[in-house]
Amino acid sequence: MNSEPAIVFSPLKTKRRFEEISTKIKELILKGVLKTGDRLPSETELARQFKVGRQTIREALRLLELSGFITVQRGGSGGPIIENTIMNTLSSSFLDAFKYSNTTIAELTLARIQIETQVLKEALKHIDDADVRALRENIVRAKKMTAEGMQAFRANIDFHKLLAKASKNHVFVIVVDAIMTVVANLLSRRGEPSPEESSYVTKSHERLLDSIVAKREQEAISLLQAHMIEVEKLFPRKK
Amino acid sequence: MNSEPAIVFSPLKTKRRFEEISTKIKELILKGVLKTGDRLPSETELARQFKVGRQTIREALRLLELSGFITVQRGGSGGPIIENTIMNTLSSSFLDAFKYSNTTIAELTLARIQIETQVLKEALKHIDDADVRALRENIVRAKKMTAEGMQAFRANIDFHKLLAKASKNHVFVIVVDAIMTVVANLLSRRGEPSPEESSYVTKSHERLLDSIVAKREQEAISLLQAHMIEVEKLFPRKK
DNA sequence: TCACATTTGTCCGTATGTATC
DNA sequence: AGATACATACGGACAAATGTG
Repeated sequence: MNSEPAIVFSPLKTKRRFEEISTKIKELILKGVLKTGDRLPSETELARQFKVGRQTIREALRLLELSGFITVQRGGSGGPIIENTIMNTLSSSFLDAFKYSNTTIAELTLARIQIETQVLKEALKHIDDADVRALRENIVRAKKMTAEGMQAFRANIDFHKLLAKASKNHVFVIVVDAIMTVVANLLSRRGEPSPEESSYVTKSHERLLDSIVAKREQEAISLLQAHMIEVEKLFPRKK
Repeated sequence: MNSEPAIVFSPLKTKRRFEEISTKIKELILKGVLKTGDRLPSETELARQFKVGRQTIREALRLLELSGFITVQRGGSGGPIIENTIMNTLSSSFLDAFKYSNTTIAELTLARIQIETQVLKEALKHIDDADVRALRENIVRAKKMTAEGMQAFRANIDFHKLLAKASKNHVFVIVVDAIMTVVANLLSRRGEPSPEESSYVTKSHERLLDSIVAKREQEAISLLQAHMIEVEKLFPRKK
């Protein structure tokens, strides 16, 4: 009767030991039993406790490392440490997906305009003094860097992340972070933006921040959208 | 003069062999030299070619596997195969980030409303016959499943992914896919949605699709937003 | 159905590199 | 600077899984 059987059961691919160990430790971290900064036992000790070989432990640690739950330090008093680097792994996954799907610059800009406009509206509702201070600091830092002839595009990218933070919505923070990683990758790939370009971007941010502080919503939205269209021109043209 | 030295160079943490091998193979895949369905040599053969031990190869394969570039099959004529599972890894990263940041249901719903409304607007511009067909099929499938007393919430989640696809913007496709994974996780965690609930959701989708086909933008937007607010009530309350 | 070959999964022992004290 | 502790890496071996003849 069913031309296509429904997917009821979970994949259940494989029960490899290192996967079980990885998920077990992952659960302990998510439940809060293991907290950031805590040190996991050494590989040999973990192997003893789980009653498996060291190689199995090593592969489990690779999974945890790439999933963004731990980092591993070599040398004396080193070892696996609980550390949240999920945003890094999420961003690089997003970047891979972007590359793999052959997404165009135009699509990226369009999505940025749509999403960040909503983020801006939320930010206008929930922004507080600490946010404004952080944004102002960001601009000062970017200005100082361009004045010294240094690259400021990292700081300029952080501006958008700070704006997302001001929306007080974690989902926006995550999404914007991922998108800005792609933007950063595109910009850094095609050489460095010139100091004039960076300076122009920073000035745009400054005007935008003024509008936000003054609560002029429509003006802020217009500035943001115009800004992103301008930034698109900095991207590599070919492909 | 600089209170805080600028981050100019990349981290350059470690050059572990398995990382180098992993990135090398990753580049070959992204450049198109290795294509989906191609089989990589066996672990022993890879170890011979790269002149490293098998353990190193295995850890490199773990990275590639978790990054979503390959899958590994055991047994005769098995081995590593080029396969794109990036959306899976991206979604699970997003889910981890969601859990780790203690994002609330309210935040998720708000972000969904904001983002999916934009997606809907784009979909209204670019939707074509194939999209409509796929969406109608999705509804038929969901109805059939609820009629047979089966869970239809996977199908109902696919509806939103298909809508994102109709926007013809890959960024939206990626973002919505990630968000819907979180939604699916929240729903499946708190037991299964009852058949009545699933049925209600499917009917909402049907009305929404009618509005889309008729190009009644405002009505479609209203339906979508009301729909998501209703769905929020199905989520687990506590925490 | 059954044996076989291939390949991953796992373990052990050992050596080397690296960071800390 | 030396000792220590740890991850990193190598090689060999066997078990388990899976497709093939």
